[in-house]
Amino acid sequence: MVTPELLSTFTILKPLPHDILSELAALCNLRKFARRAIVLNAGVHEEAVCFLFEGRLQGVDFTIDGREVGLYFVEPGDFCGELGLFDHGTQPEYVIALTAAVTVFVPMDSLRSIMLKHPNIFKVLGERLAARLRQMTRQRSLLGLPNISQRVCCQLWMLLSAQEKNGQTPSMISNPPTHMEIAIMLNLSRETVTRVFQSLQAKQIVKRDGPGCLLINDPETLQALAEGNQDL
Amino acid sequence: MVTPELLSTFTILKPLPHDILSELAALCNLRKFARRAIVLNAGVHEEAVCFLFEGRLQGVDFTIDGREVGLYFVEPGDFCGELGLFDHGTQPEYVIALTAAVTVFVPMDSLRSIMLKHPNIFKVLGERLAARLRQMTRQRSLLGLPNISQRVCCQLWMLLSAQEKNGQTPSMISNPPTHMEIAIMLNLSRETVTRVFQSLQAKQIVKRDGPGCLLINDPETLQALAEGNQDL
DNA sequence: AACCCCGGGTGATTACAGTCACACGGCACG
DNA sequence: CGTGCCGTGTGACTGTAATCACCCGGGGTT
Repeated sequence: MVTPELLSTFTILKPLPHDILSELAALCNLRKFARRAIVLNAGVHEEAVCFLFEGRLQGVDFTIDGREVGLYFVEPGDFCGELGLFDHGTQPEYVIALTAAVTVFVPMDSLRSIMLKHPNIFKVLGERLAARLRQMTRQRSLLGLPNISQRVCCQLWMLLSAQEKNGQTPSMISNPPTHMEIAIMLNLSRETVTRVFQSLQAKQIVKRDGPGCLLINDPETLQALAEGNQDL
Repeated sequence: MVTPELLSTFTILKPLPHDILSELAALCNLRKFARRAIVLNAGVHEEAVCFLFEGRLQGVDFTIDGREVGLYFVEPGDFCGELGLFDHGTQPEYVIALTAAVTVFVPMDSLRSIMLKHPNIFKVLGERLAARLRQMTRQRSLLGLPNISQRVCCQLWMLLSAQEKNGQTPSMISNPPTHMEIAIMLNLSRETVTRVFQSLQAKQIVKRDGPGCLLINDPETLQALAEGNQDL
């Protein structure tokens, strides 16, 4: 069902020798999820790391009173649920499918023993963890912004930078998050996000190009707004 | 100046053989900081990991508009600034001294090569990173709480749990953070935190016992407040 | 076609936390 | 001993984002 070739499409697994990948592939699980389905459960010992092949996932948490909190996105080629590799703990947050998604579940104990035998894999996983921490720190400082439009613009700016890094055409965000998804990442209500977007569109700073694409007409102004050098 | 014995008081370094510790100690730096001094700078390649011997540190970030954001505390025996060990990146956040502090600076490259040679050290450092991520996730979900008193009570509850885990007498928090320090961790203003504390004291739930000690008279009610089962 | 759900758009109202201004006691310091 | 700073306590005012209620259009599904 899962071939070693499939596994080697993931950059982190690529450096592994073919025979190891074959062994691993035999233990893996191809799983598909519908939109809104729960991919990983919080608070349980997930026994597998989830590699994303197609679609988009989001890490979310819930406050005690049931409010949704958005943490991060998972794009194809990336993976999630790897924290237990390091400390044998439970999955700290939920991961849900934002779109229909195809994933490969790799057993955590197999992956752990591989990582202990292959220092370079261990190293890459450590770098990933570090990157996650950096991203959370940046996101946390976003939440400190008292000005709401600045918060939204900052988030847009970060999304834009992320896409540019992936070599996409700049000045647009493909498959942008919905207003609701942005809202829960920024501790805002959906309506507030909509209103900020209305202002941005009225000023020709951004423009919707059908669903699945947000054009950034005026990146300079967006950056100025994000950095607080200008007010909406 | 720094002895191997001093280094071995830190649980993470303890398992290292004595000769390695001696070598390492020769390269280390004992550094003292005054209250409010900057221990680690954000955005730069810090060339050392900071081990805390005495005092208390706090990881803080700043929003674009200069607002302070509280991230975590560092207690004696603990360390900070270790992220660069994994990804050679810059220090993501500032670390400042909340009280006068005594620290040992261990050169990052030495520590890195030790960690690569000693898988158990690598493992412990990985666990630390994972713990940091878990803590940040929990803190993030705190920020999602719309009810302000609940947010403060939750934070108090977490501080209490942390102390209990260290084997302290329960039902009290020694050296509690100032209102201001709590405020920046929870995205609140100092006055708001003060007002919540006033309510808690009026209801005999907590009680100040001089500076440096906060008695928790009624942990059950505090927990109920933290979980939203009761309103202030 | 009918239906429905979802994502987006909008106004009115209101609670509520931020802000500002000030007061007070303790403690460190010269 | 005064001085000044820091942590805390408190009132008045106000801006502003959440909430509620509703509308609209498009893309699935039946």
